[in-house]
Amino acid sequence: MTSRLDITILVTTVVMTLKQISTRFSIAVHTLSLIAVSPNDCTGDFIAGSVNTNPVVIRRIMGMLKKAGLVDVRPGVGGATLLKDLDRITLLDVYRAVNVTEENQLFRIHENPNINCPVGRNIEQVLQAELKDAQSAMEQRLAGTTLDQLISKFE
Amino acid sequence: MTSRLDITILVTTVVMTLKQISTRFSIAVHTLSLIAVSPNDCTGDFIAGSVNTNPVVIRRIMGMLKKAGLVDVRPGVGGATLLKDLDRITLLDVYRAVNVTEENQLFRIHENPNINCPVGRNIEQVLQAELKDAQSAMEQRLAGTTLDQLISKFE
DNA sequence: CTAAGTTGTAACTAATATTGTTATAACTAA
DNA sequence: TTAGTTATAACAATATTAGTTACAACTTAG
Repeated sequence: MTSRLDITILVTTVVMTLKQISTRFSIAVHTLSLIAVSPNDCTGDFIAGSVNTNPVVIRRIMGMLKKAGLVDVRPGVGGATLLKDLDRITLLDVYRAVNVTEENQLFRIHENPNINCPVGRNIEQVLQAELKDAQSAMEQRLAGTTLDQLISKFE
Repeated sequence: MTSRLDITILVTTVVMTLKQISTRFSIAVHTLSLIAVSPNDCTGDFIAGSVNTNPVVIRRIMGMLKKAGLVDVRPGVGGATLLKDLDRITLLDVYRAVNVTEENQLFRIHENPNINCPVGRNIEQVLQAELKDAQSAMEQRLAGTTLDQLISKFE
């Protein structure tokens, strides 16, 4: 006669990470702060050395800041200058400069719900309004801080 | 004698799209609303039909809502029930249930800046505080709406 | 007890975003 | 003319999302 007991214990840990807002934003803030603090010789290489990344990453972000009218970058000679006063540049300005999204929508809503269902028929419009407000609350907080204020907190 | 004129016009359009917050969130809101409105026969297939997606997508999200203590899902028999009253479930509860991130940080900040630079030395701490506030403003807005309020806006 | 329907979940794919990298053309001033 | 720089294309590695198929485990009706 044989007797047998099998016990299997399986522990599975699933780590999911939400895609967060790109470091482009924080790098852009870093870059603008550096241009403000060290107006001379702010080349892509110099900034990359402070941010600790590749110069091309900086130049890509500089291109966005340039397109947003925040900086002037001089090809050839190098270096960048701010086109607006520090107390006229808010974190929201920078956020918008580097987060090029269609419609600037932070939240996505699933598409084509079933309109034969009372929930499917209404969810998009009702939820859209709520999420717009939530995004707006975040952005208004960003708009409340200027680079001037930010830099004044450096030690 | 040859005369030659070359004109090249190159127009490049670069469309960048920021990764937005996953549709998991809106699908989860949809799902919970549906369970509230149609408490009977709310199986994964039924919900998927209303959301217009694959049932596995729904079951994955249901698993997260279950883990967050918002719903009870019965294996085998099927169907889900809400574990909290509609006026006690906020959009923030749902958001947190499906956006499993380390530290729940919406914003990322670039790592290892150069500490020999006054900007690199300070940027992380100073910016972190600002972004935390901005994220908090968004979340508090989400916390201000319950599923009860949301559903009452359906026509 | 069996059959039908369901949940739970693994595994895979396609599409897309991010970040870093190399390479090269074009530009500017000494 | 030369050295240093910006602008940008191209590519790789990595990661997330959303959809899909497949299958084991579960529950209840009959």
